[in-house]
Amino acid sequence: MSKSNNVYKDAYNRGLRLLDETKSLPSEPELGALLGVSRTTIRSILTRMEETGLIAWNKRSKTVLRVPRQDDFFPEEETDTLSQIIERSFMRRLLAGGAEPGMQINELELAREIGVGTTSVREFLIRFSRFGLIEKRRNSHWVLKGFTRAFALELTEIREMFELRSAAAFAALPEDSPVWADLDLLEDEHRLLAREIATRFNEFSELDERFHRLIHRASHNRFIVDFYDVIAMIFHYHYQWNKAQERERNAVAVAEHLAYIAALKSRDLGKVDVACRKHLKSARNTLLTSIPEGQQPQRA
Amino acid sequence: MSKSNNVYKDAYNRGLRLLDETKSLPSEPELGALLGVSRTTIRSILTRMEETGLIAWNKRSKTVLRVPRQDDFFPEEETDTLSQIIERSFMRRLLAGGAEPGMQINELELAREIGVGTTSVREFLIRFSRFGLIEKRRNSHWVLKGFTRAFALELTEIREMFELRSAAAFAALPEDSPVWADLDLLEDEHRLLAREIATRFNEFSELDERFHRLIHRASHNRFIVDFYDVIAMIFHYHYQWNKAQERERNAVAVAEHLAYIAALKSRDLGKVDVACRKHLKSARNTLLTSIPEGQQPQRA
DNA sequence: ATAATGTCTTTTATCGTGAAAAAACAGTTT
DNA sequence: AAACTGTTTTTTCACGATAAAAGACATTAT
Repeated sequence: MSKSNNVYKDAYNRGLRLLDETKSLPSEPELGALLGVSRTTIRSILTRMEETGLIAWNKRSKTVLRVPRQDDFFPEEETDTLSQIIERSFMRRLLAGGAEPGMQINELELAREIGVGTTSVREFLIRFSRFGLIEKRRNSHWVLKGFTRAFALELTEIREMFELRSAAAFAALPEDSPVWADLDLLEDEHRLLAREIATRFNEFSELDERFHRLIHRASHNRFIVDFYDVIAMIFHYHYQWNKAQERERNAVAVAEHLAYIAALKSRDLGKVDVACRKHLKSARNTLLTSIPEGQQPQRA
Repeated sequence: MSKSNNVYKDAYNRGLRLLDETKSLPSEPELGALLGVSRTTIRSILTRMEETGLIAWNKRSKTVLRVPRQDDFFPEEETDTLSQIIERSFMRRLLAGGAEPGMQINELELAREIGVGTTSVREFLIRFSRFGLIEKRRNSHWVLKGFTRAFALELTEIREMFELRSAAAFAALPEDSPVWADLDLLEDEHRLLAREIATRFNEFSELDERFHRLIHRASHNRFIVDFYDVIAMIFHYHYQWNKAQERERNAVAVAEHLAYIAALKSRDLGKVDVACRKHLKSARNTLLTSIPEGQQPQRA
């Protein structure tokens, strides 16, 4: 089993959804652009769609014969990337207790446990190392630094530095910059979510990420933009395990975002600074309260 | 050829230098700690030292029989890590012209050219990607972003942010912190170098790195500390290809460092800020002038 | 009893290999 | 001739295998 065909399966599933909407499919290159895969994969997809009687395919004509059923889809779990699978397993282990800082990480054991090759695990760990949670001992094992209070503080320190700067850059952007339209759209989505927060509160995390990424992008600095990956990753898992008062927390955050957006639109750097600081402070507190260990406030 | 024994060879070479100083070697675990390798490697080293008549080895007694000659050493190039080899090749290509931004990077071609497996190249590229010079297209090739003016500006922007903060943290460190002793030692080294700058100017880059790392460490923030790897990497190669006015530049930098050190010792945050800013500004200018393309000053 | 050495086991680093996916090339259709 | 389809080549991704290096265990010396 040298390489799974998850790219194909995932694109196939997404391709099925196109069948609902049209009577015939566009050209192969166009489909490729639409689904973000190569023509090779598109042709495999079309081949199968023909085999299962979903379409009639002859050169340029690709006529839809029937609407896809539930069992036409590949199972969700078969569409994941290997690195997603490894990341999930790894994070589960890391968060499911027993992961003390200082503990060593064994590539071989991880690979066996997840049922993948060691190369994939190695590559995952290398990629993952930039999040600052693990560290490599030269010619030897990885060491878990752990999701500690210190980690959260270091992370938020940088986040605040970067976001304050990005927000200031954002507010200074010229009137005709397209970001203002993006911001308006996000504002609308926030208002909508605020109105239905009681039921849709769990949709906040996705909106949160899009909003902050928009702001960070205004820095025009790849290191700042890339750093948001670290934050996004942490918050992604954080949202999954800390469900306490999720609704209230998110309601507050939405309100803070709206104030933050208003400040940005005012172009008043002072107001932006205040609104940004306020939101970041509560985000930090949320994160800090969700970290188990309640000891050591030692920081030089 | 599944794995080169460069760890052994490098440790062996370093081990030879110990023979100059003593009449008999310490215990195996002690040697391991000294050379930073496992006992397994130590034993291979001792075995060879015995074979080549350098020592007489019997259990605990390891008597030095003769002083090592030049041809006892393994050739330097055999002591490099694979990733060092790959990095050097890669950087040579990158800097030796013809590396336009947007150009795509081919793992297989790189691997063939360097004469290593693709896995090693892949791992190198993943590790290297955090420097912000290359970027991965999902399921496809890497793209060279290039060592451009924009890159240098983005890099220095973060550097300045981080170092100003670290320097302030440094100055605020308590009297009894061990860093003050480290700083004193570095100051001495700077004075010594300043006196002999005419001949030893090329020793500056190493001192520069140690000095800045000491300061960054005061931030107690892993992201700040780790970011210095990016700076160090860039400056490392920068020093190699831009030799114009190297002596003058380094003389100026040493003087700036001394002023910076004096400011830190004064604990006066205002002075620290001024000295730090001044030095970072000239470092930035040095870097910028060494970037080929003299066009596009467009930055939003 | 502690710390070394001798021996055996496990893990890491690296390669070659093969299937999935992308990309390039060649031939067709409108 | 521009854009498509058919076909072939190349590259990426992931695995298992193997030597180097680390680490663990057993034995011996001080």
